[in-house]
Amino acid sequence: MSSDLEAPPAVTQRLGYLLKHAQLRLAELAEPEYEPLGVTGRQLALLALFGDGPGQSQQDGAARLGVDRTTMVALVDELEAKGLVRREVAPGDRRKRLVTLTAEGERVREAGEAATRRAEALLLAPLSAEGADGLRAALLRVVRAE
Amino acid sequence: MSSDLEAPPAVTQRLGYLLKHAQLRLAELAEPEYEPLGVTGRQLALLALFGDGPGQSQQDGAARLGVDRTTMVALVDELEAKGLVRREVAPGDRRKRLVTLTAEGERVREAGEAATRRAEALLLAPLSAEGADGLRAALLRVVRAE
DNA sequence: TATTGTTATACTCTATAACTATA
DNA sequence: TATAGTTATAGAGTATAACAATA
Repeated sequence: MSSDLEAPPAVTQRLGYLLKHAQLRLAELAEPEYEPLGVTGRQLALLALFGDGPGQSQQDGAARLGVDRTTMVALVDELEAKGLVRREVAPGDRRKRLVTLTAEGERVREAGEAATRRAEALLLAPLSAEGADGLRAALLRVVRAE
Repeated sequence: MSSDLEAPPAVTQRLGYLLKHAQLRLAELAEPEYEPLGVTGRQLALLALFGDGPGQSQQDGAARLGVDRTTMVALVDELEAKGLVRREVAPGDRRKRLVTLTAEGERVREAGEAATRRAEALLLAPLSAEGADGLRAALLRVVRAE
């Protein structure tokens, strides 16, 4: 802890370890929730992203997700192959491809958000409601500081 | 947040996203701290692990770190090549290799722990001392629930 | 010239399967 | 038979470089 400098933090108290394993556990809890939808967590995150605002380009999405634009191509390919999104040439700039959800994509996005909430609730189960809110708020502040 | 079910959480409020990006940011902050030591964060975590208790086997380490035993072979190879650890046949069981730190490994481990503390402090800078302690405690509980 | 999307390629990380030696 | 370590190999996931179309 921040006030615990004399006791060398064991490996399991390192933030890097804790963040990694919290993520692994969340993925473990979420997988069975996502499986019936036929999509991965990563794909659902993409649906949430492109379903969020109107017509975002692949590059917009890549920037917001923190991945390379070449990675985004493959990710959108997957969703398009499943019929969950469409690529449309941007009216104002013909280089850009706006990614929009199909009706099916919208349906999966909604089901996926419910599944995500269930998985997160399972992860946060050991915490009080205040503890859970505090965790999310703290992570948000730490990440926003970028 | 747990009491905020009506507002669909944006992508950036998903725990998966927050955990991933907190990790990315920590790695970014830690890299310049680790670089002068000539080791990666992963390697320092290993030094912390094997420097923690007396004579742990590779398999022990793999289990505690949550990686496969084949992965551990490569990780220990790296540290051994740098002269930071030694493999020793376990007295009681000649199949096992106990991993122990060399004097140099111990030196790097100590410097690494200081570097880790500095990087973590940078990551947690946007939080109050209580907020920082709360974050670590919450992650610990969530991970321990496994 | 710069930017968006794309492809080909390579690199990192990790696990699975099969082997050796020990138990 | 089972376990610890090892090796070879393959699979994700991701990035870099080069190219086409468009700005």
